[in-house]
Amino acid sequence: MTKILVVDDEEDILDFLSYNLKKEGFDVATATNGLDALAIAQKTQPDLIILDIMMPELDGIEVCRRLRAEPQFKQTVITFLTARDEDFTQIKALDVGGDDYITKPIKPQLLVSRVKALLRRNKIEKDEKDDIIAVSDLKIDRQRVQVLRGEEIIDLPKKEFELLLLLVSRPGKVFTREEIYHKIWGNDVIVGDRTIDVHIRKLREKIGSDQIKTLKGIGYKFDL
Amino acid sequence: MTKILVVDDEEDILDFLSYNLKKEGFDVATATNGLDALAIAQKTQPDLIILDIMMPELDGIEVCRRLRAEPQFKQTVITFLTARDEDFTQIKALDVGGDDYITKPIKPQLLVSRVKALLRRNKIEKDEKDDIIAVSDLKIDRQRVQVLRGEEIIDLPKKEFELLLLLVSRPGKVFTREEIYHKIWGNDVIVGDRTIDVHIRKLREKIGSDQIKTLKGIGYKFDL
DNA sequence: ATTAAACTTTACAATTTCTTAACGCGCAAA
DNA sequence: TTTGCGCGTTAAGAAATTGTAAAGTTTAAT
Repeated sequence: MTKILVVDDEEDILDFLSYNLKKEGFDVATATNGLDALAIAQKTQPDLIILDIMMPELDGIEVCRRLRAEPQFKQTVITFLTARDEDFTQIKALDVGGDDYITKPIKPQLLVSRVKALLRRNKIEKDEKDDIIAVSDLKIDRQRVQVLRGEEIIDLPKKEFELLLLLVSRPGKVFTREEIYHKIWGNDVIVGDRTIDVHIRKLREKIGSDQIKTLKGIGYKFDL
Repeated sequence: MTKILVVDDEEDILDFLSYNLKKEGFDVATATNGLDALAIAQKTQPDLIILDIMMPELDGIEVCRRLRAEPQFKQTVITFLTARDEDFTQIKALDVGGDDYITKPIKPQLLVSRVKALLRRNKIEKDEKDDIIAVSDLKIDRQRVQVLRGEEIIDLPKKEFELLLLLVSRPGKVFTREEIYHKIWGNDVIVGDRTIDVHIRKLREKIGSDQIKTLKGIGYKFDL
């Protein structure tokens, strides 16, 4: 169930938002000021927070800044509510880590579609993270064409990346030279004997040599 | 009703995919070879096409290329299916205009969520044209066709704006040149080799060159 | 119609990536 | 021990790809 926290100091707006979101099946919590908002966010861990900017005590911008300062709210979607045409505020809102802003007056239909869009976008980002191949201490990101070892980003040139991807696609399997040629260069391209070795060497240099093993006279394999 | 066309020459895989997608409420059509696929796609006008790459006669890559050549399939989501140890074809898949890439063996859960994610993404691109995208220090305002860095307004010409928007739509993802052509110029327009570079160059000149990275032989990506 | 802006092409420079080639090492068979 | 084979290593330069400036072309606006 998707949890949404709505924060606004005006009761009627709060009710209006809350009603429309609940009607769509969301689990809605509310707060009427900035401090409450922080406390309730801590307690309920919402997926999305709708923050009015103009509030007494702690304004929405400040609430957002404080939330973003804590790691557990890094992924939370935060969207602001603001009166129409306050360009300057909008910019500021995004500066403190807001994902979107909605201008008042709010049409229910727009609100709901905007909220859904934001949640979708967030979910997609999560889905895309699943597309990363993880082997031993390496994470291979095909979409980004890069390899991660811990926090370290390792950029590989095309051929090296393809080679690594091939070896890693079946950890432990031995790939013969023929097989590697066939799959990476294709049947028609002819390259010299040492070409693969050189690429293997560079890979070892960059990702560590323990993982890629040579089986003399047979081929190479990636071990975990 | 969302229509999906599944194409694979192995009957059991076809059944497996078809079963799992139908269970989720999709309207599924099938084809067992490339030529059939083209014919059925014409007839049923599916929203999404799942294409096995390895097929006799006409392989998935070629089917995709031909589909993309026709305007009515420009918006259709196309995703490839491939065995794990053929991962290296990924770049090729993107080149011919594929939207995603699913590797066998396929887990039903993953398949379904991936398919839904793709459809969502497609839908978002259609009906989410009115919000501001914030990435790193940039705010990109679609309706005003302008970019903000802090308080500074950066006006971009149309092509440059489209290019930036494309790269930023999925930060970190690598877009191949072919993909950029497809999405910005369309399949029928032919422009010279250096055209993209020039636009990239101008973008870098205006928004700073650190963000847009070149991956030689692959494409460009927007990082951070 | 004139001008300016946007877009594309051209020609070449710069850069990165890939491949080659020469040599060394180790191991196993002769 | 010697020989031969296969692989590792290195550096150089080939090949491929991209960057850049400037000139041409199209498009839009006044």
